[in-house]
Amino acid sequence: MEKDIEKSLELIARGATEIIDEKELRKKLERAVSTGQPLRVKAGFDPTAPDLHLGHTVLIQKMKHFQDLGHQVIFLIGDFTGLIGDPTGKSDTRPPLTPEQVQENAATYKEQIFKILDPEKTEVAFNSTWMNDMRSIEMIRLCAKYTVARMLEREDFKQRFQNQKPIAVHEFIYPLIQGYDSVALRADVELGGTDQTFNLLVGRHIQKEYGQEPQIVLTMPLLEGLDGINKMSKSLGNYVGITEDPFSMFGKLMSISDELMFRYYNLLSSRSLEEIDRLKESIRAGQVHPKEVKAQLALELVSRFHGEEAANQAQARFDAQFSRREIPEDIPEYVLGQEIDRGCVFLPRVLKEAGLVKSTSEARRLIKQGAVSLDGKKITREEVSLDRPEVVLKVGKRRFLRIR
RNA sequence: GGAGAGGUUCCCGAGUGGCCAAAGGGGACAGACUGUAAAUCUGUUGGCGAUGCCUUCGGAGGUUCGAAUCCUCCCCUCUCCA
Repeated sequence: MEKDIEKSLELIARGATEIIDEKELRKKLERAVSTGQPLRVKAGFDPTAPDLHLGHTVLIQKMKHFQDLGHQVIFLIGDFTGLIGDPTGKSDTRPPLTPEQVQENAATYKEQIFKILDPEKTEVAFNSTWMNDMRSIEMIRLCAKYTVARMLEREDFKQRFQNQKPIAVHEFIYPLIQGYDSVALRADVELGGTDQTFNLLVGRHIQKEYGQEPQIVLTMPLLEGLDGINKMSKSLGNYVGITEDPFSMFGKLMSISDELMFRYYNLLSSRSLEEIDRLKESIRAGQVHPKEVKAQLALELVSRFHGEEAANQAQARFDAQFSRREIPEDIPEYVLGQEIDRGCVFLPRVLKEAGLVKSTSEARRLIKQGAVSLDGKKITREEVSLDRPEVVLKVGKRRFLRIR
């Protein structure tokens, strides 16, 4: 376990939005060092969305920090609470998952998080383990430990109440169970996104009610998506999935703005803060091109999920395709039909048939815009001669086709 | 159960008889530029072998020479009242 408390605190605080309460955290850390008993660090995940993207890894990365410091991290899958549906934001009632689905999702989760966390040092828990056995009387006792007024402090509830929108009674139970999970797991620290602050604080209260020392609440910011404006989310399409292939992962990371890149550095990179500052400084001084720094970030993250070799390959291909405008090797092939007169081919049709464009109209527009080239030569007419055994078509920078 | 508002192209949103394949914005795509799938600027954004034709404004009918726009019925969403 890391003995240097200051060092621990610094790493823990990195990127965090809020730590409640820092003094208590220090005390807990000191005790952990003196007793040799690691802190129990909990983070809960919804069992319905096992498809993780970089946004989720901000939290997992923070778990990793604790793990690196020698503490015990607990990956909690909220399979019981998943049946309720956290009212935060979304109002959709979630369809109940079958135990098989939960198991399946859990397996997917593990596969993904263990690219970051050490499986040997990670405890995976399901809250159905204790919640399924809870009796009604215990449930009611749990409910008795919090008041309606305090529940209504939560922004989401407050607004709905003020706007006279419905709040179902069971929605109050969600934070209580989440809090009880901390009791069941004897959590010292609970991690969550900033949108989880209320629920995490309820955990502190509930723990006290059950005679436990309250957990430290640590919230992490929600990561901006590739657009740099909205939160990273699958539905907005501005995300990088952690199971994506190395090349597209690399490319997507290269497409973030130079400004956003340091946000990503701060929240996702394993580099030290000093190192990141140095990078910033050398860009400002004009010693390094921003592209280079961005490529290093992309390399680091792609390596994390796919290994170094794959990352290097992705970069090589990226440079070839976009910097040097070369034609990649593994491009789709399309075989022309026998009946087609290769001396005079109507190109828009070929592009459509081959799936490179959605319609011949789109193809014609692209040709007009000068986006289509044949063996490196820009095409200006719709009729074209393909009189060679093999030609390569390029549409824009990213679409290629080998025609035989 | 009663009263009202609304459903337009990928999304938001304008359009209340012909000038409407439908403003504007967002997104996406493309071009220029670039050691970036950065930034910026410009253009494109229903389909069709195409100066025209076909299909689209919640659905089905109708009025009209002509309908996103008017009428009838239906479906869906939201708000207020009970």
